[in-house]
Amino acid sequence: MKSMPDATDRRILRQLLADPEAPNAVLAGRAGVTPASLWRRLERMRETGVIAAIQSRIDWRALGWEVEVSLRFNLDKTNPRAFDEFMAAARDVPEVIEIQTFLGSVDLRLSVIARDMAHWQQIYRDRILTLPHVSDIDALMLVSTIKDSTELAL
Amino acid sequence: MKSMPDATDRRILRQLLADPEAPNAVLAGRAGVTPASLWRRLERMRETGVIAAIQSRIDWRALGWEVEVSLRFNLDKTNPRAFDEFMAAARDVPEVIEIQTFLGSVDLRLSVIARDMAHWQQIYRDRILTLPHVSDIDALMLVSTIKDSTELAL
DNA sequence: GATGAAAAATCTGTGAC
DNA sequence: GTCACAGATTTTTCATC
Repeated sequence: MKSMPDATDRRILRQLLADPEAPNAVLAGRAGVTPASLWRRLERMRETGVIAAIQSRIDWRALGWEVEVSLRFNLDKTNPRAFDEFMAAARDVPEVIEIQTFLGSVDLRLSVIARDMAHWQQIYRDRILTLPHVSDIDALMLVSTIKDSTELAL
Repeated sequence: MKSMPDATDRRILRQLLADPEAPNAVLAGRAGVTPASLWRRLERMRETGVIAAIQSRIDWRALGWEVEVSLRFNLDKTNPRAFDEFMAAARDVPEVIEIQTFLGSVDLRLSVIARDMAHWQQIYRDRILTLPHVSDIDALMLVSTIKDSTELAL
């Protein structure tokens, strides 16, 4: 393992998560390091992959995608290629915004967005039910998402 | 409804999602607007909530949190305060990094991270099984997450 | 109301110590 | 790790459509 983040790195990450848009100089002050030092540490964490990406989180509802559905799949375990073929097909559906794979009573979870219920029905019929090697599906309509635990004891 | 994003806004969003770290001047060029115009549109989309946040995505595994578990809950429907009390308790657990609520065969989903299996077991016993008003739990261990659909017809 | 050009304020990233 | 600085970037201003 290459250079786990130290206590200072974790302090920096905590500040970064708490206020991602703050300029480096402000973050440096809050984390108790100088801006140049902060910059080099951020750079190292980007290189080592600790900071995987900087991204904008879009509110699909504000953009007119009113429906988000969480779909849980089980696949046909008798076909060794089922998994790869399913993944390839699922990634081809533009409305699928997330794919997770699991160990447990469910194999995969997809997050799918749609403009409205009619659109959802169309996606479901034409793009979801046609995915290969599916043995079982369960759909949940997303009501709300709360993600805040950044207080995590980093 | 206040000012849905127009075609230009959507072009900007597409560029922003495709390359979140590009300077505004570059994004402006790609989206076919001037930097000043781009800036005003981004500002407006932040104000109206279309751009909900800019955030750093942290690789918990690179940080030494090796285990991520997706927990699905059903709550006791006979108690009208069950939902609020559950949410309040769940939010208090620092290792819970996401909470989603659903309409369907499952009421809630929590994402929980842990340093290793021993740590997971401890969290599960002390913080998860003690959550109030739970009628049913199912746990899935996350193997991988793929999120890329940004090609979405914005 | 929204735009573009350009100035002003601010920030980032680097080199020297 | 710190300090100082050049260059790049963001944000405001102002005239214009």
